[in-house]
Amino acid sequence: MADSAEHPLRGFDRSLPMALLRAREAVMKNFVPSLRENGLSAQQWRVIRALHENEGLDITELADRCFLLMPSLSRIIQNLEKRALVSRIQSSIDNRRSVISITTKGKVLFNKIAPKSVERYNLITEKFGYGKLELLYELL
Amino acid sequence: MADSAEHPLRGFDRSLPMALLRAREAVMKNFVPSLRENGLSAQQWRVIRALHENEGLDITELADRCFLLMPSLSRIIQNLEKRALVSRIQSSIDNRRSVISITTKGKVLFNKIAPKSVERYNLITEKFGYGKLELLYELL
DNA sequence: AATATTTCTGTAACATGTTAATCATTTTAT
DNA sequence: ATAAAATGATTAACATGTTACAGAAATATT
Repeated sequence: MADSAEHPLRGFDRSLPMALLRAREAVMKNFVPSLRENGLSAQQWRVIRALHENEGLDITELADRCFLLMPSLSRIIQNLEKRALVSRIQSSIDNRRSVISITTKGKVLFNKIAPKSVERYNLITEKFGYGKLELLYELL
Repeated sequence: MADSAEHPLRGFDRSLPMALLRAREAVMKNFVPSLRENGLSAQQWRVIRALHENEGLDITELADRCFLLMPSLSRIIQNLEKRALVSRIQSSIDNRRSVISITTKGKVLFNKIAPKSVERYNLITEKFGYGKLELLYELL
């Protein structure tokens, strides 16, 4: 059972990475379109959301919370900054550090999107089954 | 318990999409480096693998099995073609269709990578627990 | 204090994800 | 048979993933 011969490369459909990819795909399909209507990608939304929860984060912190790599985040922030959804301030204590905050315009957008997002999320939770969801979290 | 007020936007860490993303990340970390050593990305490997299992697939079929979107796959095939790992033949029945096959060089590379891949996969399966794995597949 | 090391951030270069548009080739409808 | 609709594949354009590298500023070493 532990020998390789039994699984000579498990079929795609049953491979763990594939399963996770598909699962994520399926979940995302519920969110992306409505975000898109508001001109945001899923990643941009994560950033907005993180900044709404916690104003004034440096970029490293933000990358951590949003699970984004620095280069991606760097570009995302530049994008959001151009659209005046977030603003950056050079830290006076540490000149390397940039502190990012959400702007009023950003908050307005957040408040426009958040309710629908919650609603959809609850729908999924319900459909998926709350128990299974908790189970999944535990597994991961 | 089912009302939105209880989950005013569930923290990042406990959001389903995030959990799946992290899970996939964690799993991938075990495969990507060894693939990279052989000059392949995870996606390119999927294509090679699919073609090894089943020679002669048209691009739509291939996209389906590898869970890749057509534009991505189109570029990937061009890349692999340049490296002579796969070859394409115009279908004589339907001139729109291209049939892709793995080359001898591609098979050699596959055979070089596959054993290690199986090994790693079994390690993960073991670590994760076979039962949990099966459970996960069912959930998804 | 001067140097070496680490830390925070950014850029470069390439591959992929994603939606929309395009083009050629069937297939269907009339 | 011809026009209209559907299909297979590609390209365009932009955002993101990913590794490697570079620069500036802080920290640690000596």
